[in-house]
Amino acid sequence: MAERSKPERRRRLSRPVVLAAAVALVDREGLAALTMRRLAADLGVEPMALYRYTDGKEGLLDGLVEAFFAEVNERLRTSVEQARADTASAAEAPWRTELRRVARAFACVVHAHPEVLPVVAARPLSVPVARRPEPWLQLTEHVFAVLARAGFDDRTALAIYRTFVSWTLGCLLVDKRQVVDNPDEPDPVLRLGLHRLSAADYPRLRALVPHFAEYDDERELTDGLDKLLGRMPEAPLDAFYGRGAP
Amino acid sequence: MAERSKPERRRRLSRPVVLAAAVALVDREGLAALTMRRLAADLGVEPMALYRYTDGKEGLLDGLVEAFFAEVNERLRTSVEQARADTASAAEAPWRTELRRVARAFACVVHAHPEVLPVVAARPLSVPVARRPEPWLQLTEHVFAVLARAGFDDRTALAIYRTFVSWTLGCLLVDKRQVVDNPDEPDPVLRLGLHRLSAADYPRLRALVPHFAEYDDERELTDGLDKLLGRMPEAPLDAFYGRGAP
DNA sequence: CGCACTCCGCGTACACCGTACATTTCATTC
DNA sequence: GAATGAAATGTACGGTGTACGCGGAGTGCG
Repeated sequence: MAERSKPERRRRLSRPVVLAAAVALVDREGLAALTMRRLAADLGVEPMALYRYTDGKEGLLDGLVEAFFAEVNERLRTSVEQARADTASAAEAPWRTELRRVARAFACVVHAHPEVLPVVAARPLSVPVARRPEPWLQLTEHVFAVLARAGFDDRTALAIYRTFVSWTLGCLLVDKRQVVDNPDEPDPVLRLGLHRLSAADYPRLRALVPHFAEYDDERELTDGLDKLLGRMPEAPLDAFYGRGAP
Repeated sequence: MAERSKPERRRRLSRPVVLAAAVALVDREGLAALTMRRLAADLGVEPMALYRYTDGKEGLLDGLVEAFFAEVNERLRTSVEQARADTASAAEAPWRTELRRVARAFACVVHAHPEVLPVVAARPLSVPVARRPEPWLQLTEHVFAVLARAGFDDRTALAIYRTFVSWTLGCLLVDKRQVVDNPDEPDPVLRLGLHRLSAADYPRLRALVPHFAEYDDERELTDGLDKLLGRMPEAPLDAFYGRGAP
């Protein structure tokens, strides 16, 4: 009788459907709104139904990461990068263009789903490599394959990979930091909450906060990558890694 | 009568005491164990007592960040950096040595409290600059002061700051990622969980995972910083920032 | 010395969360 | 059409964050 509520997406769940709904929910209402019960309601289903596809809440978070990297891979597969005068010179090493493509795809997906960034950044801190979601494994494998094809030995490839991930992740994390305090406020001072910052204690901060968001994030991302990786020759380079690694 | 339980830290709470207990708890049992009730129990107190000092669970997380950066500042204040042949040449610009000091102090505290790293990395995504904990504001103000003293104009200082934070944060986030699957397992293959990785689909990954943890993180951190900031002259440099920023 | 006032910690209560388990419903196949 | 197995349900329990009202200890004043 009381069957017509409203979301009423009819029968047959599946893991992709559940994950897509989860991502949509997080996009729409933030990470805190992601609840077994809430997600189930969105799918027109009882909470326990989800457990067949997600292995609990923890597993659902891993599912978010999975969906995220699946989207990165997808974008990578379908994107035809338009030639850019400033980035892709004719004679550039292919591994470097490819790394840039990956970084851009990653950034793109982050901009599409900024609310899942904290999960993407933090989850690997607690789930070991071998248990990472398949799309993550695929992407990583892909990067290593590209580097191997470019002739880098294992240690150098690893160093490049780490540098690449560190920078990309760090950039996006900083890019997405909150600067505005009260978005609806017309007065810029109040909007940024500068009245909370004593002019005596934080003069520089007060002066600079208004400009925190003024920059070209994509440019910063790729420029930094070039600085970090640009001077590396194609052949193994001893100077690149430290004394480390037995 | 039933008063002698065991934690029994007697009377008079205070914000620092609560925060210290929170950090200790997180260090000892992980972020998931940080619960109002659990923390209260550790302090020998009823849960609601905490609300006078922390403004709820959310505020408690901000408190973690506060304690974290307080420790960074403390370490920065008391640390006498031993001279290092490889890093601090006699004629180096003071702002660069100082930035390195900050990065090292930050890394140090992360190593001391790895479990709070996710919070430190993710919290700024949801709390606006003006509401960040005081120690964070102080540290940031300090960095900007150093850069201003070095003669950088606002835009350049901002660019350096962002680059600095991105790299430092990214490096540590990558450094602390989990690679081992089952620490108690003697067989390396099982310990790393490589049996989960199909040799057909992930050949490179299988070969490289065992070396994921073999590197000198501090070296990587400072070397990368030098690469990112090293080529920057003391005077404002147009090539450094993109077209951005009106 | 007594009194009032303030602050601090306590206890109750409630809504909501994740999820174990047993049950019912449904789609499919004989 | 009956049987069978997977899929979704319903119930129930322990744990979580926290609003609210209370009591009691500490401090300042008269």
